[in-house]
Amino acid sequence: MLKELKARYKKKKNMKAIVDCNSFYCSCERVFRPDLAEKPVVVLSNNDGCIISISDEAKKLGVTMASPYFKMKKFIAENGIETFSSNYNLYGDMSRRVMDTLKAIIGKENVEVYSVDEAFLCMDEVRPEALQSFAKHIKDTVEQWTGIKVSVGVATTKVLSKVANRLSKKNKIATQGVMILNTPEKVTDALCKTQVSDVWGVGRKNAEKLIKFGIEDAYQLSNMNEEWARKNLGGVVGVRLIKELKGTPAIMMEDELVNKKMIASTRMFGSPVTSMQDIKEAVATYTSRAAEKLRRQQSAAGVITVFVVPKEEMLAHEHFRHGPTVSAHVTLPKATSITNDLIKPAMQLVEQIYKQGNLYKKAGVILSAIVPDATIQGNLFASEASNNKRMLMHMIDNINFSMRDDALKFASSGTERNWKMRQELRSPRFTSRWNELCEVK
DNA sequence: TCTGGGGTCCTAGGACCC
DNA sequence: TCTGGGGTCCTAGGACCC
Repeated sequence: MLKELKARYKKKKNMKAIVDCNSFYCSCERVFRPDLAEKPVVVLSNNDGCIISISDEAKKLGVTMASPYFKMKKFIAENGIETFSSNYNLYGDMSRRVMDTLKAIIGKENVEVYSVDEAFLCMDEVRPEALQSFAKHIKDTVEQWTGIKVSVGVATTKVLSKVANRLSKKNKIATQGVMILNTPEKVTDALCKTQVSDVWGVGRKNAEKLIKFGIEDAYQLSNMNEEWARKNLGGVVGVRLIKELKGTPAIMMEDELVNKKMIASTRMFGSPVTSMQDIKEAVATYTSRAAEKLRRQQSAAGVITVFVVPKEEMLAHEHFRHGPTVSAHVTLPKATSITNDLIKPAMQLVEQIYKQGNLYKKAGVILSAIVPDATIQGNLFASEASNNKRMLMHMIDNINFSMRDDALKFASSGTERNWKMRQELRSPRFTSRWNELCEVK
């Protein structure tokens, strides 16, 4: 058994890396505010609702992830923590720079962008003895080219590379932000230092369950067999997880740019909304945004769902939960990506679910049953009008892309925007707006 | 007063068919 | 009067991720 394991590590092919940006949103803010380099920083979610990115310094002060801002406001002020509303234009742009850097280093085909601040790399071409220095090279280059600090974890499977990454982050000085698990001993050691709740793929529910079984760290979990996992850990999902922990790849590298199967646009309102008109405006705006995403991947949607969430009273001691969602959907006669053809049914759905007298705190649109857009080439048999509509859509997308802030809107989106979210502490969009460029004095 | 906004995958169970 | 068993497809909802 051990021999087998050793042999596998000796071959050392199939190594994967995860590159993960440190406190990504905070780091983005700091790139343009060097004065904040060593200072505690946090970034808030949309609507300034809760804290979603925390610098190490703020972490040390005791700020925790996902805590509601209104509860932390006083503490933040008292401790001089710098606070930003989220600025997704900036983060999206910085993300692209980081990913482009990775692609330049190791080749586009070896990069799987996993989220805005993470990418898996296929390390097959890297010689085993060079893994450490190569990983360090990646880290240093990204930092030099973009100003964003990253951590790198390398192992035979995605789950193990996440384990490595997490430990390198926790111990930045000793590891220099890089950890390679290339021997059975190193893997065992890393697993012993990882609690089950910190394993990628184990959420709150399963962590509680595992602890009841007496399984507390990742090493114990890795020793469970697959049949046990099938029964007790969510079927095939659990089986994959155990395999990965044992060092057998079960979650493969994926090709980039898989089209979305569902596209949503939803927001909390800045303050609760009662009028149907306001909800319609919001839903029309979300529909436009979702349709843009749809066209960007050259798809059309066959089903549109609209939902609203009424505001509900909650007792002070209650654990936060979302209220009951009220939704309705309709199957369109023909899949479409034309904003107008989506807004019309969306408005009817709003009328279906809206109740006079209710206070609403959130609404959203979900497009599903997504198929490739058959009319994308300009259909010879389609009416001229529908081809013209497509041209119009292209123009709107292009103008909005260059000017941003939805320079062109559909009339139904309204101009008052009583429902618009709060965003009081946003930093300038340094990299995507000419009039907000960094000023050098 | 005030708790984000996306996504994915899987399973169970109902409807339907032969 | 009797009312099986197996397959497929779809949907809602759960769990998880960042």
